[in-house]
Amino acid sequence: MRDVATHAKVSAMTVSRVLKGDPKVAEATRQRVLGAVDALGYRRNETARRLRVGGSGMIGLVVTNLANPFYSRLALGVQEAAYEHGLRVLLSNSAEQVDREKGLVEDLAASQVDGMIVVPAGGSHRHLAPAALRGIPIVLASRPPGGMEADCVLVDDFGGAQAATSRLIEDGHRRIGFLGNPPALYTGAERFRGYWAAHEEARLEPDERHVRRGPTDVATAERAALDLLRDPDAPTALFCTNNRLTQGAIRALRTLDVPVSLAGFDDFDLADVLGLPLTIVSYDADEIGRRAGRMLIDRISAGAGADLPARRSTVPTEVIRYGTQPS
Amino acid sequence: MRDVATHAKVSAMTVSRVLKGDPKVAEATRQRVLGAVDALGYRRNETARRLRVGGSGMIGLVVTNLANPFYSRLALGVQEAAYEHGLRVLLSNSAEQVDREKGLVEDLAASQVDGMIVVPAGGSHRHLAPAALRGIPIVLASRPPGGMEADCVLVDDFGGAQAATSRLIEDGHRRIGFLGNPPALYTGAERFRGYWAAHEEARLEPDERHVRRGPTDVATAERAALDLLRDPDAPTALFCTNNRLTQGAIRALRTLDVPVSLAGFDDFDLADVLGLPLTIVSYDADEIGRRAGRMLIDRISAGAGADLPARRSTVPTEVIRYGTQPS
DNA sequence: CTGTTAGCGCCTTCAG
DNA sequence: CTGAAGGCGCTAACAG
Repeated sequence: MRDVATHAKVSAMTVSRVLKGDPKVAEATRQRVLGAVDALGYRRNETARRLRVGGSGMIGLVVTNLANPFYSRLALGVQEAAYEHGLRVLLSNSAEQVDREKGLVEDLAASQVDGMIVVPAGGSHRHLAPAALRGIPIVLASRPPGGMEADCVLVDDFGGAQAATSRLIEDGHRRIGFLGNPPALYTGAERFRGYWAAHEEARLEPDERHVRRGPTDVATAERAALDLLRDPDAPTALFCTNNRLTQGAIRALRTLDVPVSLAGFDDFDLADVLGLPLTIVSYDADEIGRRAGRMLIDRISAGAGADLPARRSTVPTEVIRYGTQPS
Repeated sequence: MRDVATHAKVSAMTVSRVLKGDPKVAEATRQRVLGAVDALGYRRNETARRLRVGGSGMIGLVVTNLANPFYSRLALGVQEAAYEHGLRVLLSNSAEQVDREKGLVEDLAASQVDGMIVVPAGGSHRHLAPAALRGIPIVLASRPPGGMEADCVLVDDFGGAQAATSRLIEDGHRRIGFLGNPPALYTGAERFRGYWAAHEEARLEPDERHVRRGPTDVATAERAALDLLRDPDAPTALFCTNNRLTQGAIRALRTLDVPVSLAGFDDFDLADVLGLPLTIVSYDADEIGRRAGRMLIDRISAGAGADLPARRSTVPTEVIRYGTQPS
């Protein structure tokens, strides 16, 4: 910056003012400075600037698994919101490991991020509170805060699961199996509640033998589905709580070649060309990111002082049907 | 930091030393400082530290489309390499827009990133050279530098396309259509070359009427495929240059219900359960990111002075076959 | 082993 | 409208 100042025959202060767009600079001076900036290819050092003005112009984002299209879209939504406000995004991946998540959050705090968005890996979020305590705003995505107060953006897990299950019941299914994440996972629990509520609403009761709450990936889901479907009293339809489990179920159906209807959370490519009766709970993953981003930015601009109450936003779901639905 | 120093009854300098792990600090002092750090919940200000020591401990990553699983995996690979070396990743999405990419790169440069990895959106990369000129190391991913020298990591586009096409020829196909990106895209051009080379090798010549080099997304690919397949002299197989085009072709096949063999670049979920004869060129997208990350870190640690020659690394491909292959 | 001095590059404050 | 002084929080380099 000194170089630019010398080159333009002004003081460093004037250069600083021009760069910030201060109107109290004579047009001629401004042009001269801009010329020098251009000639020298100068770019202001953000690190130094941030040291002086505080903050960092960055927000942190921690997701559990960037390879899952769901989270990469979420990240894209966050990017979008951040970009609109001139913020940069520091992205990291916790790989579902709570201690790694903890380390990443500390790192972000040390990097002076202006705020962070976290998809929490575990059930307990006490290690996320310190971020808030040190005054760094935090927004949780996909899963609500456990044991702390914080803003969060969720999906209508309950409503979506209930709606999809109801559609299966309307189709005449009376034995609907459940393939879901362990109950410890918030989404798994909520979606199970929805599945159950749809039954109650129709004055039915799910058969516990047709409920599997262990599988977490394609392979385990496939095994669980095979197991369910080989039962002499097998379900005529299955509800799966996420895209990987649905894919496991699809593999099982291919193997057995039985006419079972499938419902599941999360839309996926080519769902329509499989030729299977498929009921999908779809929602806009980008939107979760956008909302979380905006919520965070709100809180950042509110300032550390303002103690707004923790807010919660829920992204709606939509039921889509692929293939023909036999009853 | 001063607070910690006071609390531990030492100077700020000693605190600094403890935090950096300097062994020339008495164990007793160290414990006292650590105690104070803990008591006050202190964390060193990275911004200030970086201003002093130079660099930023961050690398920038610009991809064209994070929603494409290919790029999110690439990002994951970069994360991995960065994490191993204690670097943070500043991620942004250019949405295939060259001017946006340019802005993002400037931003990254201003943020003092230690280096950056870019998946270039356009054909000309002159705007990326300045980054290098200002001494910021840069590595290109997926596409080679155009009009400048730079490190890059590529996929074996040519070899993969050639291998897949050869397999179709071995199966007895003599009329193989081509569905590809515009030739302006490096990958599109290379994959076309591979397709062509496989024909030459077998002393065949592709029929130009069966070559479509315009489509860029699922919808346009579907239309192009329909057009090709409705020809009285229609091809008996199609080679598609990426996952979106392959999906478009799959839709076309579903519509027409003709027994055409498909080959394409990029593996995708459920490819095996479609029940179609499918020849896929697969490769490890994470690996591209990892290599790019390591290459960048190499160059960063080599220092700005060392003028290593530009290096180039190519990730291998593998041909996978799904479904039965009629001839 | 520990403390002092000085300055990284910028911007806020206060004088011209 | 422009400049000079001072300091953001940290750490190299040099004392002690």
